[in-house]
Amino acid sequence: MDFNSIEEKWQKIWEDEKVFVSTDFDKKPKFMGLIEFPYPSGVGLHMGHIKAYTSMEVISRMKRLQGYNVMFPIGWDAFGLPTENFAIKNNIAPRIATDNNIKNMKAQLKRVGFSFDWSREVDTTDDKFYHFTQWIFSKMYEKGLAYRSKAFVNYCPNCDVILSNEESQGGVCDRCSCQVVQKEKDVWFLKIREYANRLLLGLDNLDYPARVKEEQRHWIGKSSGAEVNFIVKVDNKEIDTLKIYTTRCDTLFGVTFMVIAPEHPLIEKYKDKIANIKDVEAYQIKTKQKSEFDRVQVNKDKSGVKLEGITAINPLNKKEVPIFIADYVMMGYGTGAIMAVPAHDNRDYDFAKMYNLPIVPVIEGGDVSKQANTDISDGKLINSDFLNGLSVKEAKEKMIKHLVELGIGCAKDNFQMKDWAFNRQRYWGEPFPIVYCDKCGTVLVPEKDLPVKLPAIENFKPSKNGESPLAQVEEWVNCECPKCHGKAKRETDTMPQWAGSSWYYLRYMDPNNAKEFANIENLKYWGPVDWYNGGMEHVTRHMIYSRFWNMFLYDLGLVPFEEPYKKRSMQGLVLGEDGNKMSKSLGNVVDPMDIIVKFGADVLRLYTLFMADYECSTPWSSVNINGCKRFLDRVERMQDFVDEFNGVHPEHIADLNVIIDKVTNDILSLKFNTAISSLMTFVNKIYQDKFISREEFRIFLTLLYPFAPHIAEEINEILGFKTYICKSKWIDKLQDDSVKNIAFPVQINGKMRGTIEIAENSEQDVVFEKIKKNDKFASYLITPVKKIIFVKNKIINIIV
RNA sequence: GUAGAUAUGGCGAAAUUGGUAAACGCACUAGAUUCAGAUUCUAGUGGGAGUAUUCCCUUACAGGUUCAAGUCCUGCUAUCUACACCA
Repeated sequence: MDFNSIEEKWQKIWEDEKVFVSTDFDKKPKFMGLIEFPYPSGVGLHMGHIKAYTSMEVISRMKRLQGYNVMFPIGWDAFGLPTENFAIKNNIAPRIATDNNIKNMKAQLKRVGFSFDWSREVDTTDDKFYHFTQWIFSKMYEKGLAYRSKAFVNYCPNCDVILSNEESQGGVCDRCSCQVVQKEKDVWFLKIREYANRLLLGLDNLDYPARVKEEQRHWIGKSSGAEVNFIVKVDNKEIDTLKIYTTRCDTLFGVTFMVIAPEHPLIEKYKDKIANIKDVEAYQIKTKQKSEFDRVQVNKDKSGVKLEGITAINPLNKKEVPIFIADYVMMGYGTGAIMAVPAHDNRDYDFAKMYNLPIVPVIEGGDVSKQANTDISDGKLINSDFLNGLSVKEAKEKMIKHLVELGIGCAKDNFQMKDWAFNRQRYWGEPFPIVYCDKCGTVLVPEKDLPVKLPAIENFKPSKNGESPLAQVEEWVNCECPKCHGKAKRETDTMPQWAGSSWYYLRYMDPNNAKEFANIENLKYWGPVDWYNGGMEHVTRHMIYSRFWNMFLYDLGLVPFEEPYKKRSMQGLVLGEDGNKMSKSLGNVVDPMDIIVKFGADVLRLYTLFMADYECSTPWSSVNINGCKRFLDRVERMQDFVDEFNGVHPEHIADLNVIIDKVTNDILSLKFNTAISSLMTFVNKIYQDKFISREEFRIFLTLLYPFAPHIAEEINEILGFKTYICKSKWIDKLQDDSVKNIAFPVQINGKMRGTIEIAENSEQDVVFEKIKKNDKFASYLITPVKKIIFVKNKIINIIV
């Protein structure tokens, strides 16, 4: 069979008949299946796309036949650095490069035969789309959730450009390999931290795999503890306080020194009072030169400088302790200051040993002369005044109460998650709807002037001095202030790649709306997304960002559901044939388009699902794929066995029921491999029997259709059926009144001794009588029977 | 370092969740078809013993619970993934 012409033929029929176009407000139950929309790269589709999309493809095809109004949308996540770099390298405008790539990948996706609803296609770089990305940002700005502030960023002094964490891995610049330093810069932040607790709690009611929830929880990183104000003593006068954060306020009596981050404002404040300010400043400079990467290395040696002239006083026991600065304390977490309890913390312990500071155990157990006792989730308090003898839990509660009474502290939750740095010094991204006016300050571009269009420019290389290329486009930068109509300048940074993808699924629900990002009625009908399949790599950033945007829009009453995705699943990787990740440098990349040329789209789809459990990472095999090719050939030749029988042969009812059951259930639990293997078993059976009726064949083809739709439709037509499978109904289980015999396993003393043929649902007595009469088992039953374990339809175990 | 996951034939993998381990596919062997090869069809295929009905062993390794363990528990080894000075 010529798969090329067949696949082309049916792809055209499906498109002409608009089989995959979903209608708003249809009375049928809705199902929205979402896949992570692709980045249109010059390389085109890779195996990962095929695997990621084929699952939702199979589910969508089945759900349509099951009577659902299925939306399976597709679009392009097209802003971002790779396109910009490609454009710079090949000297082609990013707009044109993007359009070319989209055109190419669209043709490829269609060639695989994916049942996407192309009428809802979105493109994040289309101004009709980013109009509303900007609009949502405006709302965040209005609600105080977007703010601009100074922050330290990775900066390459050689290239004169700001780098993202991804671009500065290992503390080295991606392009020139020189040492990255920290530079203070104006940064736009989104206050995602304000949503941290809701993002955490929301997880409880979502149908995400456990490891996804685990990773998101870890990313949010909630910890419960307390803030405590220590007294700061300068020039022997108690004139200030230092706020610290601790999860272990029960250990307050074990504090022997304090550590603050090198950037802590206390230093600047008492600059003149610090005797060794030169050493301190030298240390600060050293810290700045370290990249974030270096600074968070666990096993590096502890270092720090003692502040001479400033000390802290423990508000509980009034003991005076020294203050250090050290880069193991981060300004960005907690209060940027900690109380050090060296007896029970490894970092503090190392530090105390190095600077010869006292170590006071406050929880019993361990030997602090040798190492820190960190096994302190339980235990009794010691050396701790009014806490002595209490358990850790009791001590924490009592201490917090005490702190509140004295007015020197309170309970406080902290989150690992940082606010979202939201600007990039790049061309190929959404411009901010922000202008700066000398008179009015930061001004939002009014709604009527949106979108702020990204201008076409000549030179889109990042500029020296770390500014976006847009800064060079004077006629765009200089504008009128919307407030005072005086001279103003536009924000020249653009939004990061994660912006458009934070709300694209909402746009699918109403893709052509020019007035608003989506109509609330459409959102009520389609939302939330019923099932979202994607990669593990997007579980933290993309998924959390979009949950955050969705919650924000929900709070404004613009989206009728708080959580965007009801259910999440993930595909395993398709590895190279050598078992490594597919990569250009290893030369182990398999191009799906080559497979289609050789085997056709049906075989490609079938094999990617058959090769292993969907969630496992498995190597590609150019040999094993032949099995799927052979299977489809055998299906085709099964036509030779078609007889004149009208209806379903009674002897095939049970076999058909097995595949109906298997395929229907396995698809919904992502067990495509076993669904396909059951279809193979059925075909093998027909080859044994050498007969099959047309009706049986059609049932089989309907079940095959989600996996290999082209060949299923073709054979269906050849068999003379007038209705396309794509317009047919899914198959329900057949009525089966026959009494079945089963091979019933028999164990003697827990050892398998064979099987016995019995009627299904036979009771213990009947089975045992039959076993006694059977020669094979009789010899084992000479000794008296002690006990019989019988599980209906499962097993019998006779103990003698 | 911390957390999580995984470990089954020559290979990719199944196992109704404690009930016939290795379904299905690949590879391989034999036979048929063919001038021949490819394709296709049929049979076989975890290891060991035996002419054979059959018996013994086998799910990384060592123990345990149970009538029954790939599945549960304890220990141990290896691999993978994510996070990482989290105060």
